[in-house]
Amino acid sequence: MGIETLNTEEITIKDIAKVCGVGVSTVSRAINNHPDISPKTKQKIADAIEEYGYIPNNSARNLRRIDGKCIAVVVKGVSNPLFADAVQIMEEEIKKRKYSMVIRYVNFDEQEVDVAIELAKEKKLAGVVFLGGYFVREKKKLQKLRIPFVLSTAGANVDNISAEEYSVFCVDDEKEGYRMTDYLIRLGHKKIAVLSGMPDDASIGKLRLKGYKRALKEHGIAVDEDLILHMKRDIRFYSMENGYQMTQELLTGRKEFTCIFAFSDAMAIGACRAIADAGKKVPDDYSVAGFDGIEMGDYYNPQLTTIKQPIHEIAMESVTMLFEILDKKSENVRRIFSCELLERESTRHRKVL
Amino acid sequence: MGIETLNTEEITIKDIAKVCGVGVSTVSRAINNHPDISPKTKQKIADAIEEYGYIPNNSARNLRRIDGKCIAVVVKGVSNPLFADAVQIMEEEIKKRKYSMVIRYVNFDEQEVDVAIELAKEKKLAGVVFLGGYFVREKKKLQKLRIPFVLSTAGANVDNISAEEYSVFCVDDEKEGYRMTDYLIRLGHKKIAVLSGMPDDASIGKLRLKGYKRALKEHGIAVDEDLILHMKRDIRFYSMENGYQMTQELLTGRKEFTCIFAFSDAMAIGACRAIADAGKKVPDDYSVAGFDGIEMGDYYNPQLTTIKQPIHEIAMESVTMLFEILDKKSENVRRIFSCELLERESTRHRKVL
DNA sequence: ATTGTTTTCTGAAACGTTTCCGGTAACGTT
DNA sequence: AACGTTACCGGAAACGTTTCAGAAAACAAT
Repeated sequence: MGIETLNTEEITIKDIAKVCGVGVSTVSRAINNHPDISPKTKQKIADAIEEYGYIPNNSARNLRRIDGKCIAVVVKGVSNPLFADAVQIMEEEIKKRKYSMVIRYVNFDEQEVDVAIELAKEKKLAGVVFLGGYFVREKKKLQKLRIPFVLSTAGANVDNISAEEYSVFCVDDEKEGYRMTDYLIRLGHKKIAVLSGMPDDASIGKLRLKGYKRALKEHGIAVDEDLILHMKRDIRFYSMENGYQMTQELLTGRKEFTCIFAFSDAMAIGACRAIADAGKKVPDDYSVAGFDGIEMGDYYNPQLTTIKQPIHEIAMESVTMLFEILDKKSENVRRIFSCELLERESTRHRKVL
Repeated sequence: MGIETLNTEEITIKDIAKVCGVGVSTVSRAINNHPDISPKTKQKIADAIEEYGYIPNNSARNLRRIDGKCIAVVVKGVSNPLFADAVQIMEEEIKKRKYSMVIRYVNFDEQEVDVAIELAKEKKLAGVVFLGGYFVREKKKLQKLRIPFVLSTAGANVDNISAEEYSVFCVDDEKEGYRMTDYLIRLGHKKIAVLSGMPDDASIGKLRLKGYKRALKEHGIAVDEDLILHMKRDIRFYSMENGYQMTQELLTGRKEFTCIFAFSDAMAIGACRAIADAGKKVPDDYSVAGFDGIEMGDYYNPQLTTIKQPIHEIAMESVTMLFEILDKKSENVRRIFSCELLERESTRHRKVL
């Protein structure tokens, strides 16, 4: 059915134009929902596109377009299950708006902003979502990134990320760190070890730690720096493996502790494994608490006590807001999401001696 | 240092050419390691590129290039931890060869081949890796995909994927299904429930099931179809949730069983959770075995007995071979990788009544 | 009929590369 | 000195699309 005289290898916008008896620019306008077009021709073009299975070449589009319809998601930390969820949601939202998404994972020692700048050069991006990055002393670089961006699950109260300068979507890490520590103390724990971030962590890890210390202080418990472990640089950060190693150190050390507060669920799981390998039990011998609220926490044995971040909402809001900024419908905003403390099996009242 | 008279917004190949006093095509040749160029000018150009931080625009390259230096990875099944590992390795290998990678996840009800074809239209791909797909009755479509491709972790013995027609990298699912079942039987289990694939599964699930049945038969155990569960369509397949649901059905049903063989580690973990929620214990009350050998299996409580797929090698080989095919250095090959049965805590000898 | 206004469309110029084809320079050989 | 060969290089044409400036058509108002 229809005109079958097209035997070209790949069918282009020109073919569609020819078939419809219109100019190439008309087809373009039809595709991109530009105003200056009659419903009739628009329909005709739509039909032809359907019939011939035409798909616009993305490279050509992005090359010419004034605003590349592509947004980049730069994720700090590969294979973080929390982010995996977020990325998925973002992808859906981005696709829904007919944008394409490019994702890049960066290690702890890479500068996410640099990565974004490079990406912008080679791709022509409309905007960037930074997921889980650290943005201390990055102001200048962020300015070099001329396109709109949002900071998602970035530390909320870090010195340099202030006020309405940027769009930030995250939880109050200090408060949540406090909340969990307070909970653990109320369970009777006094010697609470912490599996925290990088030694020179300047973002979420630092904030959660601040909350931890505040809680101890408020309860009149001295902070013991020996109980604050920092993760190893050479291992994937916030990973099970990292948690495992730190916990092993803890267990073989001479410092007493009854409880571990890990700054990610993955590390908490690593901790549980290390404890089990040492012939001990969670929560009988040690209580273990995590942070994030990943799906695995539900399934793990014991079920993980944790701070559940509303990652779905954070992801959703982040891209929604990015698009509003792109549409000039909105200014920068900062939204702090509150978390939920899930009391589950991995923590319990401290055993009385 | 250097000529600082370039105040253009974005610096292009023309700028580099101008700065170096050479033609644009010379710069292009220098970048792409084409032969006709003297070491001296090549160096000069390299220096200029370095100095000005020039990054070629990818859209323009892909538009013009005869062979798009991009390979697509089409993954059947989102958020499968096994594939996450594989994807990461592939990305490294692809980047190492100066190619870019585009990844697309497809659901069970989407045709991965169609997705690849569409992708090829909009991107100009050099090749495709299909990860974990099903390729029954897809011969014709695969031919429409004019570019080279490899099938990674696709069912090895499926009827239609025969001989040297395609490049296939996978494990022998029938054999491994047999191996695990045989092991479980030797532990004394006779009533082994199976958490298998989709009802109309035509690939790995079907093959593993075949191995399962063969093992039973060889041991003189009758196959009980009621113990063969198929996963739900409306839930992410091979997921913890799916395993959980199936196990719940099993537990609330009236069929007796002493052991569960799940066709993925994730489903096995779901099974463990369901058993725990029912107040039972693994492996005391039920043995549970998985398939895949994901990292989580090491950390889970109990540690999962499973069939460990050499996913790193599979991923590595898959892209290595794809590149060899691209370079015309190699014909299609089929490599079957053998797995390792990890005997761990989630299985044990059947309790005597 | 003329003019103005709005709607719809078109041709051509970009976008930044790669690739083709041919040209010049350098060198060796007679 | 003339020629052939090789090694480098440059100009310009693509690639397939969007965008821009303005043309044509359609309609309305005088």
